[in-house]
Amino acid sequence: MKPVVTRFPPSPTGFLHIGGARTALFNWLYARKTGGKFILRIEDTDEDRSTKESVDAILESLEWLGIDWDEGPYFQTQRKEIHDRYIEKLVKDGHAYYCACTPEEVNDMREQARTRGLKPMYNGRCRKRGLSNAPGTVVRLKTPGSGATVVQDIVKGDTAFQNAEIDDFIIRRSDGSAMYNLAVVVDDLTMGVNVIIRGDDHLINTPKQILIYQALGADLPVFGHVPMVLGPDKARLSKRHGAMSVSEYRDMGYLPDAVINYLVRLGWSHGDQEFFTRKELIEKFDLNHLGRSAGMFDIGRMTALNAKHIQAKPAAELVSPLLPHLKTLGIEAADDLFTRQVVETLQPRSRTLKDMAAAARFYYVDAPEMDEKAVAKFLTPEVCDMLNQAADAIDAVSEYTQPALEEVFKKIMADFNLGFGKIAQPLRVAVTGTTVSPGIFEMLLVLGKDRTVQRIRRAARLA
RNA sequence: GGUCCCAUCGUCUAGUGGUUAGGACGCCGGCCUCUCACGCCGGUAACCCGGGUUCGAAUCCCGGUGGGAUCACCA
Repeated sequence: MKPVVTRFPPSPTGFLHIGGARTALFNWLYARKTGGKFILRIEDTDEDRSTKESVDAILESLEWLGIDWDEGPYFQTQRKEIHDRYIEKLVKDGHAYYCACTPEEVNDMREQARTRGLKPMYNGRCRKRGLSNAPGTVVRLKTPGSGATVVQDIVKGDTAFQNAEIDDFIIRRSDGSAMYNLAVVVDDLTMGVNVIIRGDDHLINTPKQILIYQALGADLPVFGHVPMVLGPDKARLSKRHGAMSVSEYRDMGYLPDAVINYLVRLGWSHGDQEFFTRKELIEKFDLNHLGRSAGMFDIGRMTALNAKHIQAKPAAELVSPLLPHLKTLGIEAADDLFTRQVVETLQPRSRTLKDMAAAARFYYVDAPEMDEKAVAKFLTPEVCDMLNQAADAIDAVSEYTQPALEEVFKKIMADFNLGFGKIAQPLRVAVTGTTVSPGIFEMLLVLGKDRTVQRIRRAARLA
């Protein structure tokens, strides 16, 4: 058994988007699962649109997702000599030829075919002219013209394309650069890529690529064309659907593990299982359970998964990814015990790290901002004495622990003849400024005795 | 328009000839409870349509409809 070699070949014309991340993921997972190799190759032959910034952004997003590569990044533009060598071999072997037809002439051919109700194609005029390489000529592949080329696809099954539908397409431009189909095949071939998982928008290119493999006398890789990711309007996901770059989700407070989990699950299944750790994904991913139909990107589902991943992780692992979100709110927190405890109290009630940062705010500010409605409702004159007594009693405990606090509250409940809820809620508002927070004990304990007492006294003055 | 792909609850999906069509997100109830969550329990909701094949089709075949992709000296 030859080891599996997969690859991800983004064009650096923008950020890494959700759809691209998903195909990268499928290839990466399969390589990792089988102990094979995963190659990163930048397809930058469209020099007008390719930018260095895009390359950097893509690499950064892949790294953030935890998708690492064993080889590369290779750059297609740096492989011109290799492409040339193969193109020349194709010409020498009679599988390709030089063509001097101008774009205008080819357009005319297409137009004529169209008016006669035929498929617009290049008519193969230069095929037998025996032209040699001259400025302005392109190289075309000699295609069969009859019969069929079958794509054996592991997700779509066998798909036959009539060769009569495929004209002698260009493999090298007049400026000497290789066309996409030639470049991919040569790169994949020379890099030893033997499993290709990509979007099904490439399915139609595949017969052309197979023709090149065959002309080169090479073995075919395994193809798997996965369906596209759709936006909420069921149209292919694009910029106008709003956020779709991986880095935006990072900024919105999603965990890489959650993004990965969601993306893989969108188009692949393992029975009824929804939640996967990264390790499980590598263990369980396979090519047999890739779905054939397009899936809609549903941020709600990803958010739900994110909440589960936040809950499942040890608090310590959440601290450093949380820090930037706190900083956005103007909070300079440190990766310390305090923040770890803050995180622990917020884990079950945060769907994103952004939510968590917002909910954590009261822990860090000197005086929490008091919500007017909460103050009006709970910090009434009647609770003033109760608050003062609570502050004094808490201040007086020798050990600031949950049992000690429970004792304090018990006494207050008896002294003022109030239920627990009647004292907890005013205290919550006193300490956090709002009616929503983690459990009263865990929160007070994390906040610390001094700040707790100080905040209750301040609230008593407001009451 | 030609070619190709696809079609199970609103969404993601399980299902490969015999199931009360299962799970998850969402939504709606309830329980738990110091708030909000978490968690737990229950409910809502689907096999695109029409023909076949078969004792029996969500599952197989054909046709339709709908959606998507692609038709470059872009990738």
